[in-house]
Amino acid sequence: MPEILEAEAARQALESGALGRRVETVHAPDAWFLKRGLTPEALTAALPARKFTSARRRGKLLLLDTSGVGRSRTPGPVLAMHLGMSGRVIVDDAEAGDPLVYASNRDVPEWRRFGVTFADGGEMWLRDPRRLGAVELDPDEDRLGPDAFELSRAHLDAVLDRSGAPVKALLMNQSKIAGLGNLLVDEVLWRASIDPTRPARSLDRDERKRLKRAIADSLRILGRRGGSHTGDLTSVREPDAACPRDGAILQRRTVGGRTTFSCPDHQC
DNA sequence: GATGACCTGTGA
DNA sequence: TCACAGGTCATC
Repeated sequence: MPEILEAEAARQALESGALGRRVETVHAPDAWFLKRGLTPEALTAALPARKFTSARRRGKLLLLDTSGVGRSRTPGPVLAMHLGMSGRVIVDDAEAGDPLVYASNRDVPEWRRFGVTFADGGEMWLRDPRRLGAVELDPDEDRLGPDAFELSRAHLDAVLDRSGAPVKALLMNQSKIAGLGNLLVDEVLWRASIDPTRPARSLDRDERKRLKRAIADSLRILGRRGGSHTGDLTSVREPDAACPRDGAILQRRTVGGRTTFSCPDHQC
């Protein structure tokens, strides 16, 4: 997916488009898409007559709080949506965020894996060609670490100290820090001049400072530009591409199980 | 902590 | 036809 920046764009679309509208009908044609025991029947019992009251996000997980039914003050369940590798949120036929670079942007009806119709006639859908996204109710939000936008220096230090994994694998581990994916981590490490294979706990004070800075900078700058694929590095990632900083031919490896681009000259 | 599986579309 | 894809999970 959709990493944290695309999830945030989707959250904003939900916030401006889906709140305060009464759910009338649930569409869950793909039971495989529902996770942790959730069924279409349970969704149909849970959502109609409720309104979405807030659109939150933790890492890449989208969270919609729901109202009580009628005058009831007791809130309903939390609806969680994950975009997987190719998911997009659609509210009233408007698509959230930038087109996905590696995923199809066509709108094939069968790709609409989950949705609701509102009482006012509008709709909200999750479209996902590859079916790696997910819908669940009342997720355990604490299975995720702190959101990358809220990352503190102390937390970063703590997770680095506890791991001997390649720093790239650690940064992509959602239970440690939530939201960074393959592209963002490549961009972050490139900006911080750190080799992706470096054992996490081997980073010294200065490197940790650069890493923290690079995470904040990457989120801010790529967020403004329009997504994970708009980075200085991530916009050139292809075989034989040159480092945008010093011109060296980029190295292409598998680190943490994912294709990884880095500069052999300035990342060490 | 590393590996492979999951599912399906796209482009070479 | 094949390799590859920005994620996550179970398994060794």
